[in-house]
Amino acid sequence: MKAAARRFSCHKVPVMPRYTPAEIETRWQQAWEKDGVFQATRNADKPKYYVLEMFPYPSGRIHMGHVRNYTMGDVIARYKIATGHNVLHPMGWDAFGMPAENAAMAIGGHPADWTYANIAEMKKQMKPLGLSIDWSREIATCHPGYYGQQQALFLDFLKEGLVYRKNAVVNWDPVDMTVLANEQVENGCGWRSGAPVERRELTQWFFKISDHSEELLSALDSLDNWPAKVKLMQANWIGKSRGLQFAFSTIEAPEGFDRIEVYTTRPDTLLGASFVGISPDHPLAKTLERDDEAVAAFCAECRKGGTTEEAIETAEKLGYDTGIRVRHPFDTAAELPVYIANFILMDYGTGAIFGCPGHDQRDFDFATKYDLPIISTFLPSEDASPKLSEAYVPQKSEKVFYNRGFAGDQWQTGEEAVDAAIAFCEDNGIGQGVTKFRLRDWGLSRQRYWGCPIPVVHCDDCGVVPEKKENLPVELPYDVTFDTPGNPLDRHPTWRNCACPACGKDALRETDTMDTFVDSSWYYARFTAPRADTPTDLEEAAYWMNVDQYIGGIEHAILHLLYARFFARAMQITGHLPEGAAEPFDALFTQGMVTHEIYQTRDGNGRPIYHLPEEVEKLTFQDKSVYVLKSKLTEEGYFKEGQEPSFRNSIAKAYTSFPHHAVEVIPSAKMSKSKKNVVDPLHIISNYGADTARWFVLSDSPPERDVEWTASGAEASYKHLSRVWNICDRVGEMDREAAGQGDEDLLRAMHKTIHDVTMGVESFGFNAAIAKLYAFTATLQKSKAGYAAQREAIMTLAQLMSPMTPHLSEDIWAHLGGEGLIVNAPWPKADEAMLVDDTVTLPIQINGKRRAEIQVPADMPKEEVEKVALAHEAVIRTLDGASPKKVIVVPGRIVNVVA
RNA sequence: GCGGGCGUGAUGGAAUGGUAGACAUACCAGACUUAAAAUCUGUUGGGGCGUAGCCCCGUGUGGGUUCGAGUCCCACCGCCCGCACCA
Repeated sequence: MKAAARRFSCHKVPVMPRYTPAEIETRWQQAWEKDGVFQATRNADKPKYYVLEMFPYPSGRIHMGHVRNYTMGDVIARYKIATGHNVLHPMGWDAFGMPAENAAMAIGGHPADWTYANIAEMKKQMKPLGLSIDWSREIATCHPGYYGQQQALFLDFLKEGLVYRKNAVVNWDPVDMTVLANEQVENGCGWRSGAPVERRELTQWFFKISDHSEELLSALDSLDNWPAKVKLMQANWIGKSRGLQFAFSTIEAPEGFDRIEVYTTRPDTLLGASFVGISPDHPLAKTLERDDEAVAAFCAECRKGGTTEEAIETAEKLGYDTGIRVRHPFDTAAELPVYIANFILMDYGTGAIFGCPGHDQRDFDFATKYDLPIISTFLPSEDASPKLSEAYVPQKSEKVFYNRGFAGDQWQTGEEAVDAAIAFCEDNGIGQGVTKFRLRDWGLSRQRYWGCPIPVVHCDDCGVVPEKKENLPVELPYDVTFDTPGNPLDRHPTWRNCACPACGKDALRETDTMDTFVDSSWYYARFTAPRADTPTDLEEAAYWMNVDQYIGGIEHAILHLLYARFFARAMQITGHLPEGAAEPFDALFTQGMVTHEIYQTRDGNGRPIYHLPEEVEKLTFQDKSVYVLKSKLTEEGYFKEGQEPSFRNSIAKAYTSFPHHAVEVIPSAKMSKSKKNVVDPLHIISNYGADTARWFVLSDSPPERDVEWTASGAEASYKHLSRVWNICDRVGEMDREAAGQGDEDLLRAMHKTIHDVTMGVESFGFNAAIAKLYAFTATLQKSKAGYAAQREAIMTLAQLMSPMTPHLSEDIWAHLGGEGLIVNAPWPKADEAMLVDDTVTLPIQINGKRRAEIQVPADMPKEEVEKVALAHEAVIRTLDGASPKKVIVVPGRIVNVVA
C-alpha cells in the first residue's frame, strides 16, 4: 500500500472503510478456482465463444504488454460468459526457441530446466491478474505431449505432399549457427543475432505454402473482422502479379543459352525494350563468370553489395555488357544488348528482364548511364513529345495513348493494354500469360537442439523414411551439452543412431528440428482437445473452432498469421480440422503497446545513462515541473524521513527555477529493459492490486493504439476503484426504508450507462466504455436516491465493471447480497423505455451556429418544435422581423434556422 | 519510391454529418487541517466587450459539398507504420 494509507492513523480523520485489493483479489480468485467457473466443456445448449490471446514466450517475467493483451481478452471472455456463451479461454507457452539454448550456453544448465522454471515463474506472476483462463487446458510446445502430436501432423503432411525436401541456398546465420527463413532476415542480417547472413547450400525441409498462394490471398477478402492493415500486409507479402513470360533468342551466347527467358508485368511496353538485364546469379552470368575474370569480378562486386544498409541506400545501378545480343521477338532485325545488372534479383520471376527505360525509372537511370536508347511506347496525349527527361509511369488504371502499341486500342488503360498484349503474344506463340507470387515455400529446418525433432530417419538403402507413428514422440534427449557451437543432436550418437523404420537396418535420425513458427501454427486447434492422443479431436474441434476473437500484436501480422492460415488448410486436407475451419481466426484484433517516458542523464563522456521510473522524482512548482534523481535529493539532504512537507515546495521551487540536476525526459517509447522505461506489473499489483492495473491499461487510449503508462494515471485508477468501493460501503449502510429523491433520474442514467458500456465492450471501445463508467460513478456518488435505487445502481455498476475489474465487482456483489458469483450473473439489459427522456434539450442553430437551446417534450411534433424555436428570443432577435428562409428540425437532435 | 494510417486544449483522448473538447491527467482555487498528505468541491481552448450576460475565432493548411463538416470530397503540409532495386 502507498505511504498515504499508513498515515490514516491520525484520529480526527474519520477512518474510512478501505479498499484492500490484496485481500479481495485472493479471496475471489480462490472462489473462482473452487467453483471451476472457467473450465470449458462442450455444451450444445449454449452458443460457444472461443477467445484467444497470442500465447507468450516463457521469458520468465510478465510485462505490461502481456497485462494489456490478456486483459483485453479477459474483458471479452467475461463479457461473453455474462451474455450466456460457453466460453473457451485457454493459455499456453510458446516454449521452444533460441533463448533457452542461449541461456544454456551463457550460464550453463539445460534448456528444458530453464524453460520449465520460467513457465512456473511466469504462471505464478500471471495468476494474480485474475484472468478467466481454463488452466486445465494449459499446453507448452516443448512438452512431448504437444510436439509428439506435431510430429504426427508432420508425417500426415508428408504423406499428402505438403512437406518436401530440396536443396536450397539458405540464409545461414553464422552466430546462431542456424538457417533462417527469408522473413527472418532483416536488411541482410539475422533477425535475432543481427549478424550478416551468409549463403549456404543445404538440403532442407519445406512446407508447400506456395501451392496455396492464390487461396491464401483470395480468402483474405472473407476476413471481414480482420484489420484492413493486416490483410493488406499479407496481400503484399503473397505478392501476386500477372504478366508475360517469353524468351529472347540469343546471338553469340555460350552453349545451352540460345534463349533467355524473361518475365514482365508490362508486356504492353515490349516495343520500348532497349536492353536485356540478367541477375548476377543467373545461370548465364555464372557460366560467363567461369571464363571471364572481368565478369567474375563484377558479379562478386554485386553479391558483396546489398547486405549492408549503407549499400542499399547508396546502391547505384551497375551493369556489365556481356557482348551477347538478343533478337527482339517482333523485329528479328533489332538486336538488344545483354547486361548483367546488380538490381535484378534471381529470386523473382526468371532472374532476367527486358529493360524499358521509357516507362521504368530504374531502367531509365540505367539507360542514361550506359547510353542506351529510351523509347516511349505510350504518351499522356497524342501530341505529347516522346522525348523524356524521366520515365513516364502513370497508374495502370489511367487511359494513355499508345504510339508504339501492338495490341488493343490506341487509347486504353495500362491494364487493358497488358491483357491485350498477353493475348496477342499467346496467339502468336511468343509467350504465355503467367501469374507469379512473391511468396516462397516455407523452409522449416533448423540446426538447433531446442525445437521439435523432424520425425524422419535416413537409411542408406531406403533413403528418407518417415518414423512410424507408434514410435512418436521422437523425444529430445536430455543428456546434451552446449559447450561447442552447432547442434548437439549431431554429436549424440545414441540418439542419432537408430533402426530404419522400413528395413530395420542401422540408420540415422534427422537431427534438424522445426522452426518454432510451426509450434504456434496450430496451437489454437490443440487447445480444443489439449490431451487428445491425436493432434486434434474432431468433435471437439468442430464444436470450438474457429477462434471467435484472436488478440495479439501487429508484429505477427505476416508470418505467424499467414503460417497459421496455411496450417489450418493443411490440417483440413489431412483430416485434422473439420470443414469450415480453413480460416482459424474469425476476428482479429491487434492491440497497441504499453509505452513509458524515458529518463536519461549523461556520464562524463556524454554517454546516456538511463534511469528506472522509480529512481526519479517529479517536482512541480506552479506550472513548471522537473524530474530529479531521488538519489540526488537524498544526497543533498532534502529527502529525509519525517521531512517537513512544506519544505518540499521550496525544494520544488528551487529545482524548477534552476534545473541543475534535471533528468532529461525522452518522449514515450515501447517499454524496454535497455532504456529502463519499464514498469513491473508485479509492483503495480502489490501496490494497487490487479484490478487497478487492468483498469488502467484499458482506460486511457483506444486499445489498438499505444497507451502511455503514467504513475499519476495508475494512481487515479486506484483512487477511482476505492471510490466505487466506498460507494458500495455507503449504500450498504443506508436506511432501507427512508425515501430518497431522484430515483428515476438515477435509474435512467443507469440504463443509459448499460447501453453505452455494452456498445463499448462489443466494439473494442474499452476506453470510451470506461469514460461512461466514470461518469456514472460520479452521478451515483452525488445521488440522493433511496436505498433500492442506489443498490440497483451500484450492483449494475459492479456488473458493468466486472469484465475489467472482476475482483472488486465480486466483492461489491457479495457485500450487497447478490446471488451467487457476479461472474455467473447475466449481463444487465438496458430498458429501451428508460433510454428515451420525456423532455429533450434541443440546441437551436441559426445559420449553422448554436445560438440557444429549448426544452421540449420528446414526442413533440416537428411543426410544434419549429414554432417553439421560432418564438425563442435569440431567434427573433437575429431574424429581426424577417421570416426564415428554411427551418430544419431533426427530432431529438437539433433545430437549424436559416436566416 | 509504393501502400496504409493519423493530425482535436498543457497531456492521453471523446464525439451514428447535428451543442467540439466527454472521461482522465496536469495545473489553479476553495473546503477540511497547526501544517502537509488523503478526501471532497469548483475553474481551466483563445480573444473581446457595455462582464448576472453577450459577441468573435477555434479540430494541421487551403478549397469544395451541405441547412449544418473534426467527420464526406479535392489539393497541400507534417508525423507514424508497413513493404521496398518485385521486372
